[in-house]
Amino acid sequence: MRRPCCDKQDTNKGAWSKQEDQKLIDYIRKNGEGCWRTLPQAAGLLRCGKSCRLRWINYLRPDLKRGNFAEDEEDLIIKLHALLGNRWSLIAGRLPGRTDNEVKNYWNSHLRRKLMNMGIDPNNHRLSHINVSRPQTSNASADATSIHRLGHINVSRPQTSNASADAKSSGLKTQANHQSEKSQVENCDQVSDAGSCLEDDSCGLPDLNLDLMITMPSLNSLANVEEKQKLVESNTSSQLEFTHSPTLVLFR
DNA sequence: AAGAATCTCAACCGCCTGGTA
DNA sequence: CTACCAGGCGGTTGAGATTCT
Repeated sequence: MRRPCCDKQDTNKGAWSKQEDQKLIDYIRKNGEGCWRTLPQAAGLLRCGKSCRLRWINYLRPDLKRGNFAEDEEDLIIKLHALLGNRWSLIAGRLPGRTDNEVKNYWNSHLRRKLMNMGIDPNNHRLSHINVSRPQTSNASADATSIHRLGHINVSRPQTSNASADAKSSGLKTQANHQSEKSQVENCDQVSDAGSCLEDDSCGLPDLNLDLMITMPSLNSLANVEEKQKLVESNTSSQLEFTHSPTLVLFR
């Protein structure tokens, strides 16, 4: 039997007061992070240790950026989500000053809808069958320009992350998976430089150290791409296209 | 102006992992 | 090997804010 992380009868819940925030800040400034279980008592807080940790990480940490997400941050989240799935901590790790909670919330409240408006299934980043041909609202057209900046992405996604949403419930998710995926992202330094594969303006993220794994399209799909590109060029407007597999291809 | 509907996001919950006794 | 602890993660909730009717 697991003990609860704290005695819930003696802890406050809900929104943090300014006094509580200040106590937590003062304590961590003096003693540093860590030992969250004993921190509340030591800091004079009637809070669960987990609650303190979350409050610090998601809100009080001095290096947090906060505020609206920039367009390049949005793009990066979308790219990383295509690569990693709902691995918010990994995604947030590539966004300096952003937390997993913040990224997750932003995804759920903005980016998911944005992709859906563009006819893209936010779960697998493929064109959905509904809404494919006509993003109608003015938002959608603005969205279309922003997805332009995504460039031509061919994301090689780790196999486990395909079922990332299910992995947890099915008990398949392991720390090893996390680690291997993390290292996969990190190892992309050697595999390829995503920036070099993407369009110019999406490369303007000097501090983000974006090193996604981008694979080149197969010859088959490349031939397909060229065909389609001709088709698109003859048709003027921009068009998104997805090849089979989690591959996003963008034409202008 | 007011109530309803929708959106946002801080916070909580339960589960998992690695470390350790 | 087992049990426990601490820390971390992703999913979900719900209060407050905002927009719509």
